[in-house]
Amino acid sequence: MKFSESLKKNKDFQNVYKKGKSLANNYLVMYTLDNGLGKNRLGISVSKKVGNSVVRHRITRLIRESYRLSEEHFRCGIDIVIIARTSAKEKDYRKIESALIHLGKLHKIYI
RNA sequence: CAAGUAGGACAGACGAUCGCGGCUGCAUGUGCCGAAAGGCCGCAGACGAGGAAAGUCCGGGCUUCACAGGGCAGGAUGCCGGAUAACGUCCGGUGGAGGUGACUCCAAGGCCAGUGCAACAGAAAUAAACCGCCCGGGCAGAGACGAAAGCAGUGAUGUUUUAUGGAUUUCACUGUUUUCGCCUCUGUCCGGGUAAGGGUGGAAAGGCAGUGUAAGAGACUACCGCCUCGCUGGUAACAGAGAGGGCACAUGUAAACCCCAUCCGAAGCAAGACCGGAUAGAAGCGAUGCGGCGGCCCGCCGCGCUUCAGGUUGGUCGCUUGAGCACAGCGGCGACGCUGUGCCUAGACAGAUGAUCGUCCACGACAUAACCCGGCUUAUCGUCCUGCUUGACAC
RNA sequence: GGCGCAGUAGCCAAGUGGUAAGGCGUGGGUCUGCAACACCCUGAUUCACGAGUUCAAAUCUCGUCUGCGCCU
Repeated sequence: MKFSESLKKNKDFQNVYKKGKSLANNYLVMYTLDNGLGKNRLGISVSKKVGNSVVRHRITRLIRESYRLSEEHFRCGIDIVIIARTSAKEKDYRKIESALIHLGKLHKIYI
């Protein structure tokens, strides 16, 4: 991804959970927090309750792909954590993409 | 053709665009960082999850702990032979069970080494006379027979009386009562014999038939089962025929303790090795002590250990060339082994396979490597191939 | 990734192979003018699920599912 990195450390995740804002829709939950860096950091979390390894990997890939393809629409300098809910199981790319853009607009970071 | 049975192969395909992972190359990529080695970014190229990658149920390699020690304890396996690095796996046999058959299934050593347990029911549960059957005796009752006595009737006779009537003597017969003896039956009690039968139970003292007997019983006999002995075949499990014991210590349970045989040191890549960096010490306990080896003892090695507070959460290796894969030949019934030739086929470290479009079809199941292999078990949409069995039809 | 533990009524749970204890709660009754308290009665046929051993399994053995803990 051109303008973004992935969020890796557990400490960073906990920081976003404690200090960031959260909004949700049917399929996803999104936390956001300004990080003061010049680029975005994206973290994706899929619980074991959602499904087995195949299901969790597929949801992760769909979220990452839809973020990648609409990356230039997002504002810079934000830590974003996206959590998949159980209802996101077995959904196709279109629905995940529209859910992500919907949440971006709610957070007023999608331009 | 249908039904079945055993084994094997595949796991949507092709194209276009964008994207991800490590690898290789870039003498000319006028890019960035660095003293350099090199790294980042960029470009190009080929490669990039499974038959179960799963569950973590076994086995092995590898690493550390005394380069691995001894004993006890503990654990695992359990018909026989073989394969293998090893196995609880596989192959070939034996025995048993199921199926018309192809074929499938079986934790399949030992309760005559010892100990434990067996609820309820039942007379009795690992050892038995409760009922029953039979024999002997006592008591009671009933019946038949015999003897004696009494009573009644009939007949004959004697006495008395006028009288054939009445009374009475003796004898015979009939009926009846009592007593005694003996036999049979019934009931009860006592002593003994007997395991053939008994609504129980998972299991009741080898089974079944006959002889036999007071009644019965392996008491005896035939067949079957069991045990012992040797013989023949087989490496063996075992099979076959035979002789003897005459059934005794003989129920079931060892996925009850246990016995026998064989095997097992422990922990696990978050193992472990190396490099670099950061920090702050304080208190307590010890050489008949503490730690390293784990449950215990011995032995060996080392000299510190525990608690609180503080610091780090980096990098490299281990990491993929391996009991590897493909093909051919040879040996073996087979599992498998040997030889030759060729090939290199993911290696991440928050963790890579996705998205969109088009075409086609059977319309796509279960499911994502994380040190690596050999198995087992479990999940699974379907497609194809081969061997064999049974049935129907045709020639 | 590796190692280990557990699953019994709505909840907490005991349970040596032989009829599955107990407490809380629920429901019904007694008491009360009505309640509370107290007292009495009350339920497992799927012992997480599926096979096996056994005469007999919550218990023993094997497999599956679910939940939890520990190790950098």
